[in-house]
Amino acid sequence: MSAEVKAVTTPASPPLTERQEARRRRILHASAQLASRGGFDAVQMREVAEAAGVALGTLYRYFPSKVHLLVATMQDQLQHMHTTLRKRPPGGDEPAARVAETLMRAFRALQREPQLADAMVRALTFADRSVSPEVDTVSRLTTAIILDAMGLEHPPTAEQLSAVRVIEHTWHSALITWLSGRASIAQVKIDIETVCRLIDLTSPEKS
Amino acid sequence: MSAEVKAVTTPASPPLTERQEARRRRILHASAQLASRGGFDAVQMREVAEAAGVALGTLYRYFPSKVHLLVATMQDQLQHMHTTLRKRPPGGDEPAARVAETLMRAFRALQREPQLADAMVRALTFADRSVSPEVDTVSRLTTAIILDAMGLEHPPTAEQLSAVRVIEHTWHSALITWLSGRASIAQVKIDIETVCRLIDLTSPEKS
DNA sequence: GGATAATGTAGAACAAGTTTCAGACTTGAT
DNA sequence: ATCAAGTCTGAAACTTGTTCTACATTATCC
Repeated sequence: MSAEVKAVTTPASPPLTERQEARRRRILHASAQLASRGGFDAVQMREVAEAAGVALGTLYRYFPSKVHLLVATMQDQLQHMHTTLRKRPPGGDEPAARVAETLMRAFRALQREPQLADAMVRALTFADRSVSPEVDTVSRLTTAIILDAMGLEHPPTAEQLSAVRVIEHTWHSALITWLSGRASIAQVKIDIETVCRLIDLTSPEKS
Repeated sequence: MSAEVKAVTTPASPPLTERQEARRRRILHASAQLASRGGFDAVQMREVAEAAGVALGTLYRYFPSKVHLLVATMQDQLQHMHTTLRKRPPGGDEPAARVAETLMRAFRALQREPQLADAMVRALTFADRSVSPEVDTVSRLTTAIILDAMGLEHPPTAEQLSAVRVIEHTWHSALITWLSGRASIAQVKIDIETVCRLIDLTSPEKS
């Protein structure tokens, strides 16, 4: 089992009371719910507020914009996925195979809720600087998932981290092309497998 | 010089009259102008219409949404860039080096107009299915640029096309992380160089 | 337990993308 | 030259993200 993986969660601002935690949860739930139906456009702030039983102003106090809300929703979902994936680690022999398997597994999970995936990914790539911290958290979570799948003995080298970054890039972008109907699932699979070859290329074991 | 590269331009719907062509041009110019100032948010449809000397309804007849407009603006700019890049082809020995050089050159061009780049790229990744054809055109243009830089003797193999797809993914995504301030230029450079290694990996010459 | 600051509510108001519509202007065919 | 079809204009209306305001509720600290 790999070394690090500290709490990749939130940086814990002022601690929330129980009712506040509950509100936050209701909001995220409503957001995911609406997104699952109609994707990005269906997540309308007034509707989220109503479905969560919260005033519009309150919603904006918790999440300062629609994009913030959806990125937080993504954090939430990724957290789930991370723990789920950990339960059944990938079986391949090579790191590259394991990463590809893990990503395709994640991909199939998203396939089951394509509208939700659409909402989250669109928000993620549309996010501007004001959402950087939150997007960064998502990015760190994704990195953690990939590093986990690699199952390294030692901490990753700089080269390997570069490869992981590129894999993340490919993962996001491939997801987008699939979501907007410009690439088939088969195509995505090929792209993922292609980019995962970089892992072998940067593996120090071969020295 | 590589083989294909047909007109990667527009699929030429009903031909436009001269005045219409002029209007279209004025609109695209206004769009780029406004984008250069304030990025995505500064491209406001009413302002574009006014700056182009055209009624709002007309603007919407030419470009059915803000995203369509900005993606078309990107097509336009990419076209320029393609011809510019062709004038001074990259000098490296290996295809990977040439592609990396070309992309970094393109990158530096975008750096000079970061706001414009922001507007175009945000539109591109935010585009939903209704913009697929236009986004596809942009994608084909990018592919053409990369294949050009590779300077292949023979038509690319399926493997090479996969590599090019992954490079494109990385290029887009890296651009986004840079634009949203989450990655430095040095970081982007490393990512580009890393992904370009895939080219050597898929080169058939080594057989 | 009461003062007070923070948080939440309802609802109006504002901003920018998009739609609509009646009327004026172009264009192309006859 | 004229008529019909298609285009353009100007202005208003509509939608949805976001902000603001006045008031009610809750939390915190003494």
